[in-house]
Amino acid sequence: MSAQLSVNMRKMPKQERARETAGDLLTATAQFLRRNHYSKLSTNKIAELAGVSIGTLYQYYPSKEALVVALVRQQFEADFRLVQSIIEESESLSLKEGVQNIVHAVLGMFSEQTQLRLVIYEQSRKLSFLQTKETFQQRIRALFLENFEKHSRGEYEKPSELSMYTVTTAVIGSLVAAASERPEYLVCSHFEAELVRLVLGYYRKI
Amino acid sequence: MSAQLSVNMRKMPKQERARETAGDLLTATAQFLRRNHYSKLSTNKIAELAGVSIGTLYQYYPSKEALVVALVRQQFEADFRLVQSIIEESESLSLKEGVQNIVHAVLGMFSEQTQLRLVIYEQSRKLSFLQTKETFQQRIRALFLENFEKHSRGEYEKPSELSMYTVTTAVIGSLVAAASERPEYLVCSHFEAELVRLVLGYYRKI
Amino acid sequence: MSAQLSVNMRKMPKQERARETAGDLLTATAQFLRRNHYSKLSTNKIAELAGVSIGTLYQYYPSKEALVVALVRQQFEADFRLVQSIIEESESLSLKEGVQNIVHAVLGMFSEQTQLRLVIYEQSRKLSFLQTKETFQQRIRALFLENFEKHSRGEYEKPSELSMYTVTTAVIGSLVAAASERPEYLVCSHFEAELVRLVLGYYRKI
Amino acid sequence: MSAQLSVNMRKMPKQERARETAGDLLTATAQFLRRNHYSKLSTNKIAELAGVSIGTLYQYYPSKEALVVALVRQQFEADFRLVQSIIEESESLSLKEGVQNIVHAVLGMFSEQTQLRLVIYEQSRKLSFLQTKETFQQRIRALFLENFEKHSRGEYEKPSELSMYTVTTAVIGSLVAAASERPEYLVCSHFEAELVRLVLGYYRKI
DNA sequence: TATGAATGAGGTTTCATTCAT
DNA sequence: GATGAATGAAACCTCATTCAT
Repeated sequence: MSAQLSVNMRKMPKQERARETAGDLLTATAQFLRRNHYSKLSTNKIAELAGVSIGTLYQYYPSKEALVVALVRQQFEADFRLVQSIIEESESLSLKEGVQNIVHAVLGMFSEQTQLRLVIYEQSRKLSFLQTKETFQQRIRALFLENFEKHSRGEYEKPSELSMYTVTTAVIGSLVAAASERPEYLVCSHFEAELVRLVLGYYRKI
Repeated sequence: MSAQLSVNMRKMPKQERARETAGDLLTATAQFLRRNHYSKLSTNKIAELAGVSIGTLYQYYPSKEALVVALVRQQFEADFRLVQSIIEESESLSLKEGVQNIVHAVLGMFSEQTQLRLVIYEQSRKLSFLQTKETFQQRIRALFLENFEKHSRGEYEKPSELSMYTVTTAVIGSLVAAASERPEYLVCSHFEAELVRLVLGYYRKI
Repeated sequence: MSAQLSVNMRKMPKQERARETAGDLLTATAQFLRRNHYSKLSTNKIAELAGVSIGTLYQYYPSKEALVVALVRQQFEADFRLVQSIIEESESLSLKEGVQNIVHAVLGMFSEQTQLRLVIYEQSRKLSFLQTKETFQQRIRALFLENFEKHSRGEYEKPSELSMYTVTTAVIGSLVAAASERPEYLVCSHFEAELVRLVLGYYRKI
Repeated sequence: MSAQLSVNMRKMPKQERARETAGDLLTATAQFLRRNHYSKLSTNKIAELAGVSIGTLYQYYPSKEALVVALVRQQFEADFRLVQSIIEESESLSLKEGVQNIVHAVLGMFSEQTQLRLVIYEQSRKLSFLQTKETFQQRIRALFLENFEKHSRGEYEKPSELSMYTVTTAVIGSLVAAASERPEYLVCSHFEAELVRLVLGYYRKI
C-alpha cells in the first residue's frame, strides 16, 4: 500500500500525514525485526512501536502479511538503487573490481541488519512475494547483464540468463548461510574474496 | 531409527508398539510438511495424521520442535549415507564426473519432496538445529575434502575449509532458490550443468 | 481500585469501559472462590462468569495467578482499613475491649465469605504473595504495637516483634481451622471469648 | 488402603509383597513432597519414583486422592505415637516441662520436612480428610486433657473441650505460618519459648 | 480518521485414568 | 498381578482481526 501511496501523490495534508503513518508502521516493523525473530512479530506490537493504535494499523494495511509485503518491497527498491549506484560508480573499473564492489556492498547489507535480512530472505520465498521478488530480481539481473559485457574485455564468458540466475542465487545463498551460522564471516575479507572468486571462476574462459 | 529418536525424546519406547507410534508421528510430520508450509504445522494435526491422540504425541516428543528436530536429524543421516555411497561409487571416475554425480543426486533430493526439503532448509537455520546441522555439514565437508584431492590430478586447487564452506552453501543456496521459484529447473539438465560449472570453475587452476 | 490493579497488570485500562471489565474479572474471581475450591478455578471459568471472552481476560491479567494476586491485594487493603477504623473507634476503650472488638471483626470477616477467606489464606502462602503479604502484615503489626501500649495501663507486657508475630499468626491459625472444620464456631461467642483470652493471657503480666 | 491392608493380615507372600508396594508408593509420595510443591505431584511421577508402573499404582490406590489420604493418615498415626511417647516420658515432670517437650517435638517435625508438613496441613483441610483428621485430633486432645490435670497441680485452669481446640489450632497455626514465612523461627529457641508462653498464659489462673 | 476494547479460534501442553497385552 | 501405551478433556495462553465509540 505504501508503494501505491508513494505514486501519484498530491501532497494534500491528510494524505501527507497518512503516508507518514504508513511509513512509521513499516519502520517499526523493520526495527522490530532487526532485534527479534519473525515468529515474535505481531500486529499489536508493531502498532505499539509505531505509536499508533491497532485500529490505525488496519486502516493502512489490510493484514499482517500486507505489511510485511510492503516492507520487503521497500527494501528491494532500496537495494536496487544501491546496486545501481555501485555499478555507476564502477563505470571505469575492471569487471573484477566491479564484482568486488558489489559483493562488498551486499556483505555490508547483511552484516548490519543481519536479522532483518534473514527475515526478508525467508519471507520473500512465500507465495505472496513471488511476483514482487521476481520483478526485482529480473531488474537486477538485467542490470548485471548489461554491464557485464561492457567490462568483460573478452576475458569472461558471455553470461546467459540461466547462468545469471545460478550465480546470483549462489552468492546470496552462501551469504545467508554465513549470516545465520557464521556471522563472523560477514566481516571477513577472506570470505568476501571467496565469493568474488566464485563469480569470476564461474565466468572465466577456459 | 531408535538411535536418532533417543535424542530429544521424552520417553524411550519400551515396546515394539510404542516404537512404531513414535515413528508414525515422524512420518506424519514429514507427510504434512510435504504438502503444507511449516507455519501451518501443529501438534494436533500431526497427531491426527498419525492416527493417535494428542496425548500420545506428548508421550514421545516434549514439543513440536522436538519432533521437527528428530525429523531433520533423520533426513540428515539419510542424506549423509546417500552422498557417501555416491562418492564410493565414483571411486574410479574423474573429479568432474564425481561432482556431476553428486550434484545430480542433490537435485534429485529436491525435485522429489521439494516442500519438505525447503522446510528442512529453513528450520535448520534455527538455533535448536545448529548443533545437529553443524555436525552433519562437517562430516559432509570432510568427506568432500578427503575425496577431492584423490581425484584432482593436479588440475584443481587444493580446497581450503573456507572454500568448501563457500561452495557447498552456494550450491545449496542456488538449489533452494530454484526449488521455490523455478521448480522446473530441478529437472533441467542445463541448470544441473551450471551448478557443476560453478563448482569446477571455482576450483580450476588459473 | 486502579491503584491495586496497576501492579501485575498487563495493560492499563485507558477507557472507563476497560476499567470496569478489569474490575468485573476480579469480582468474578472472588465470586467463584466463594463457592468453589481454588483447584477448580480456571481462567475460562472466570471469563465466563465475568461475561467476557478469554482473550479479554488476558488483555488485563497476564496469568491466572496475577488475577489472584490482585484479588488478595485488594482484600488486604480492605482488611487493613477495617482494622484501622476499629482501632480508631476503640480509642477511649480499655485494651481488653479493643482486643474484643478486633477479634470480633476478624471473626466477622471469616463468617461471611468463609470459602474466599480460606482461599486467600492458603494462596497468600505462595511465593508470589510473600512480598505483598509481608508488607500488609507489617503494617498491621505496627498498628497493633503502637496502640497496645497506649491502652496497656501497665497491666500487660510490652509486646516484642516476635510476640506480635506469634500471637497474630496463632489467632488467625485458630480461626482458619475453625472456618474449615467448625464453621459454627465462627458465630459462637464462646469461641470468640477464647480467642480474646488467648491474646490477653499471652500478654498478661505474671 | 494401606491402613486396611495393615490390619488383619496373614503374611501370605503375595499380600506381603503387595503391602510393600503400597508402602513404597506412599514413601515415594512423601519423598517427592519433601522437595516439591503439591501442584507438581502427579501419579505418573509417583509410580516412576516408586519404581513401579502406573498401572500398578492404580491397583493399590483407586485415585490420586486415595493415595494422598493414605499418606496423611500414616503421618497422623506416626504423629500420634510420637506425642504419646513424649507424654509418657514426661510423666514425672511439671506441666510446663511437658508443654515444652511437646512444643519442641512439634517444632522438630516441621523443621525437618517443612514442605511435606505444609502439604499435609493444607490437604487435610479438604473434605475427604475431615473424618480422618477429626478422629486424629480428638485422640490427641483427649490425650492432652487427660494428662493436663495430672500435672496441673492447681496452678492452671481446667481445660474445656473448646479451649483445647482453640489452643492446639493456635499453636499449629502459628507454626505453619512460621514454616512458610519464617523458616528460621523453626530452629529458634525464642520462638519455641513464645509458643510455650502462649499455651501456659492461656491456661494460667488469674 | 483514530482509537482501543473485545473477540475467539486455535495453538501448546498436562495428567489422571483406562485397558489390552 | 504387572505393565506401559494410549487416551482426551481441559488447562493456559496468543494474536490477527473487528467494530463501537
